[in-house]
Amino acid sequence: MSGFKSDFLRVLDERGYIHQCSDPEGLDQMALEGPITTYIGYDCTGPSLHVGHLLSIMMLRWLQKTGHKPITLMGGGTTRVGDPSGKDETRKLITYDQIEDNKQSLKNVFERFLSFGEGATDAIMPDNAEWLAPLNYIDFLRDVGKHFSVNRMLAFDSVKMRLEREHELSFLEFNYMILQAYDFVELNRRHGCVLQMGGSDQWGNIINGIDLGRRMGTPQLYALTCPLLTTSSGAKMGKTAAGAVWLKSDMLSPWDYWQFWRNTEDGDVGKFLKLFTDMPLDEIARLEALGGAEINEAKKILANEATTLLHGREAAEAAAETARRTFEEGALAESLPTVEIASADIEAGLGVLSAFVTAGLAKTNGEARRAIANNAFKVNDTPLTDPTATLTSANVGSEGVIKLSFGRKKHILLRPA
RNA sequence: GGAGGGAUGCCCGAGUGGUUAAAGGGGACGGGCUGUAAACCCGUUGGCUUAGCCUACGUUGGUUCGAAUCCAACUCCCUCCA
Repeated sequence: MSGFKSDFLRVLDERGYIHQCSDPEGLDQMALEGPITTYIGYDCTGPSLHVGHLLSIMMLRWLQKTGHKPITLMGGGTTRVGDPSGKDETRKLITYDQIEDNKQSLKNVFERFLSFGEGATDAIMPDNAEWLAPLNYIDFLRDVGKHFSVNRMLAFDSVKMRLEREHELSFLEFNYMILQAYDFVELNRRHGCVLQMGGSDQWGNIINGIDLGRRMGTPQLYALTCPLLTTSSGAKMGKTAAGAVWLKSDMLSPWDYWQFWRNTEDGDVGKFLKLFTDMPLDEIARLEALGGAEINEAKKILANEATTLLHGREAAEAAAETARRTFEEGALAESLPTVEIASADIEAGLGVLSAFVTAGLAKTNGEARRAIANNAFKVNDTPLTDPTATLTSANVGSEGVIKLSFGRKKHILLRPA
């Protein structure tokens, strides 16, 4: 599927964002003729987006860069129902207050990647609660519900999976796809939106929207999905030691975010550079061709570029410098994550077990003991073998900190204060 | 409404009275090898004041010297019949 004439689809295609498209030629033609308005919906189920969402945000970024208008739709309404796609079990209902908090918390991430405003190609961020919340049940059933065939809904993957596995699917969740379909129609009426993008798991939901649009008299609508990302070794993308790779700096520091990209598998470097940075393709091709240990240079560039997009150039450079000193020189970098402890504790002698627990490198004393047995802890780069040892002011180095390490990659500085 | 099957640690899944904090696998984490990679090999994977103690096999009671294992009631899930 190549030979696109519009900048938008050509870029998306070249960089590997396209998984499925409902009508590539038609959409290409439309993008060629003028700005198209496109939306992606985001759940408000959590307080932060994670790297899994990043792919779709990057699609909107390229959309805007190639002269079109992005809509980031906040699912303030649909989150009240819950999307059953790809889930075995009903998710716990979350309260309206939580949804509102989450929504507020998500907003600033989009502003890092897109330019919002009133202009023709400026991004906007509506909330589907605006039109879903005031709906009248009977009217909605008559206007929208009549267009849906239950027979057909039962055939959709999200529903079929639950039925086949004999897992519960509540009527509430069963309605999700109807609401999402209606969103598309409503966004077309309000903003002239003609394209919905999303992850490949959203294909069915998006197609439903297109069908509903046809029945309710919108112009032709389009669907475009990106692949679900896995690493070359097949693992789901976006997990680190600490859990999900969050896009909010108070949930995952720029340093950890940089490290996440730095630790990319060799086979993924080129793919990730294309998907998660703005770098020109010829430059990426050059980096991708690096062999052996040289590919580490490409990983650093990936980490720098990706971190710059989210947290800014300064944070990215700081992380790169910290990494250089820590891993390449084996020196103590003062910019490593730091945990403050009371000076009095150090003067009294702090047990190493609780020191590592305080630093967050172990969850419990037992876990700390096991780590010591596994040879995984270091104090000031010296392996720790005695679980009964204590840290005293003698361990505080000239920089005024004690360096605790778990494995080779996780380091925390303890600073008495 | 009737008959039967099931609920085990992060997940899957063995275990049907005692050496069971619970086989095996997956995942995760650590060590080795390396390039802060992959693959591979090894180890760890309930808590604590760790040669000991405490809590745990859907919930609550009971039998027993002793229960994940037996009994009763309850909750939830599934299958067949109505």
